[in-house]
Amino acid sequence: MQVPGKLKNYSEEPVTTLEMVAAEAGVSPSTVSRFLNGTAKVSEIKRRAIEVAIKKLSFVSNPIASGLAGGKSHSIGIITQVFGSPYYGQAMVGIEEILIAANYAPLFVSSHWREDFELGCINFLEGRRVDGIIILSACLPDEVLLERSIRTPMVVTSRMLSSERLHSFNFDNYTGAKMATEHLIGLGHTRIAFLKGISSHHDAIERFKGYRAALKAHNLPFDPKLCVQGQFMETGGEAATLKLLDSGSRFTAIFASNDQMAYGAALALYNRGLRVPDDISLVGFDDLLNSSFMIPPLTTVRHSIREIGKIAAVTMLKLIAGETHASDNPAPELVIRKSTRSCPI
Amino acid sequence: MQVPGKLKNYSEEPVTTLEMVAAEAGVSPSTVSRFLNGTAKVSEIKRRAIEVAIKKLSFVSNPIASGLAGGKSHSIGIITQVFGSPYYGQAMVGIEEILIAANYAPLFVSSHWREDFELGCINFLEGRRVDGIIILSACLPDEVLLERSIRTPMVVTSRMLSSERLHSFNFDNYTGAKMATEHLIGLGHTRIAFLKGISSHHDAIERFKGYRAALKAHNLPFDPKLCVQGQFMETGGEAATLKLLDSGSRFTAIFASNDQMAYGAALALYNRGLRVPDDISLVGFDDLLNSSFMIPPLTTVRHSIREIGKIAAVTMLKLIAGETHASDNPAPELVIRKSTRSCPI
DNA sequence: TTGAAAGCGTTACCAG
DNA sequence: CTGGTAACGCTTTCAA
Repeated sequence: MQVPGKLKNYSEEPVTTLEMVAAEAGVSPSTVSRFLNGTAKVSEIKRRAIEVAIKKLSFVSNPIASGLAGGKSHSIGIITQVFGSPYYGQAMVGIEEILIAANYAPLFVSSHWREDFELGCINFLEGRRVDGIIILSACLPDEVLLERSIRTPMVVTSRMLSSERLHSFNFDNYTGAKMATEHLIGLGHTRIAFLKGISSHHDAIERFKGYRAALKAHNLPFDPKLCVQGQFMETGGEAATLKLLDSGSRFTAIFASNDQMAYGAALALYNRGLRVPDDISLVGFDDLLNSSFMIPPLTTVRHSIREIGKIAAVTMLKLIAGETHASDNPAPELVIRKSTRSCPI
Repeated sequence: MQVPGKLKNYSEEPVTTLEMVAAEAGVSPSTVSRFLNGTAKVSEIKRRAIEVAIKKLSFVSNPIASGLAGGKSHSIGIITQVFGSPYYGQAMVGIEEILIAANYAPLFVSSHWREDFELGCINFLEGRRVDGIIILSACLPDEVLLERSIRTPMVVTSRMLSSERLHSFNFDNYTGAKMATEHLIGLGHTRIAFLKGISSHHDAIERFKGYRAALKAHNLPFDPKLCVQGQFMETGGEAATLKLLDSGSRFTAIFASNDQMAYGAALALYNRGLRVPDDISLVGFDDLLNSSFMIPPLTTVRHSIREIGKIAAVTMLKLIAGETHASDNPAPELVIRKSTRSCPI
């Protein structure tokens, strides 16, 4: 196969253009375009001819060209915190599902919980002329988000701000955490340790509030020594638990404010010869895919992060379309498995 | 803020174009373009002027437009099997890292281990005019891959085919599996169950071969009843282990050919009151992030899937650049943790 | 080395 | 409803 120098694509096969379809169908390019986008009514006759031509030439519209001409790329950027994450990974599944179905290309990038990276991601995506940006658990301050959304519409999770060009929503972290804590209280636990998430994180703050509210509602004292920072990561949860154990404080249960920290806690407990749930009850938050395979299976709060992803994508599509229907936040649900039992003492 | 009808972008702020930069710098657009792409030498004087103009106007080249004009999108598509996966997720991390640094946009899509979806993904990406496609553990038959790569260059993992337009590579599954099995044999185990992965999967086949080779090398009999299908998933591993347990076959160790199945096996064992490693030793494959947090921490074969992702991306970039340097396959390594011990009987 | 001009494949505006 | 004609912002001959 010889490759003529002129060809941009390696393959010889000429790419069918809209113009060729128009010629084949005996109409103008404008009409084909209108038919493709439903921009205006096209007579039955021509519509037929166009359809036939498209099929015959197996034409596929070039999004690059239409992006240039139409001023939009039909792609939307998604800023996630980490790619490997079991948490954000699920959100991505939901987002992809919706976007692909709507024929939008998802542009996933990650910002590693760093404000500067997040800004870099926004710049990268804007450079790519995405039609909108979805940010999962944004780090950037509200003002920056609001300001940037003027250029490119945004959907942000784990926040509660909103404007003409920025929608945000969240599930109820507070209630979820309260439910988890109350489950433990209901089992007779009174000294419940709490593993905190990233302190600047909206979700982390709400979960902490829910924990304290449950304590208060049941007239249980709040002991700051029982609350340790775990950074929402497995290693953090492990270190926090070790710290707790070494502090000498008494407790019969641990509420890790996300499942990943619960995994770490379980390992720390295991390494110290403590059994879950016999010695210590353990509750997580998120219900990651792995949690039902933890040993013992983890009691946790489910809120379908995948659903969150779908809602975010749908909201983005609506925002682009100019609709402003606010979306409902999914409700959290307690999933009781084997990591909790009645207080042994 | 009033929005004039003409504006494509919501924001008022005019987007700087290459033409404006040219005007500002007092040179022609062609020169600016050449400077930007290094297509031709530009005199020191003009180069300076252009740099200043770019800075002043904070110009960012429009990839959509250059894509149209240049015939390439500066984006590359990545087909992964599942988004939420702890395995492919790591590969994505590696790919993103390389691509973003090279200023290429990664277009991640997932095909759920289905040939038809994989074909759909390729079509979607081709429609987007990506400059190349990376497929992680492709499902499609070799011929199809080879044929499609004529249009768009490809890098495929878990395969061993190659052509002018298609590079593929893999780590050594066979050796990794052999190492894992021999570790068990070294501990005195003679009846080692094997959890098989997706049977059509190249990696799965190689791992199975490695297992059998180790057995043979140590004069141990191969018992087909000890080999059960687990589909590379947690649930599959659980079901397979249950089946094994119910079959009445005797075994003192399980080699799950990926970590996810090992998680399922651990759960099945736990639910049947069997302890790891006291009653049954367990070995996995992949060394997922979670494996060091499994209880007990899982002995497994590490091969850095993230590294695989980086290699795939680098290879793709080279392929596009016209270079043909084949990349090295990373070597597998046995990570011994707490899920294995000497044979109790 | 540089500029002018002709696209790249669509969409959008404007008459008809 | 439809066709013609400009863009869209950049790259790439082709001359100079």
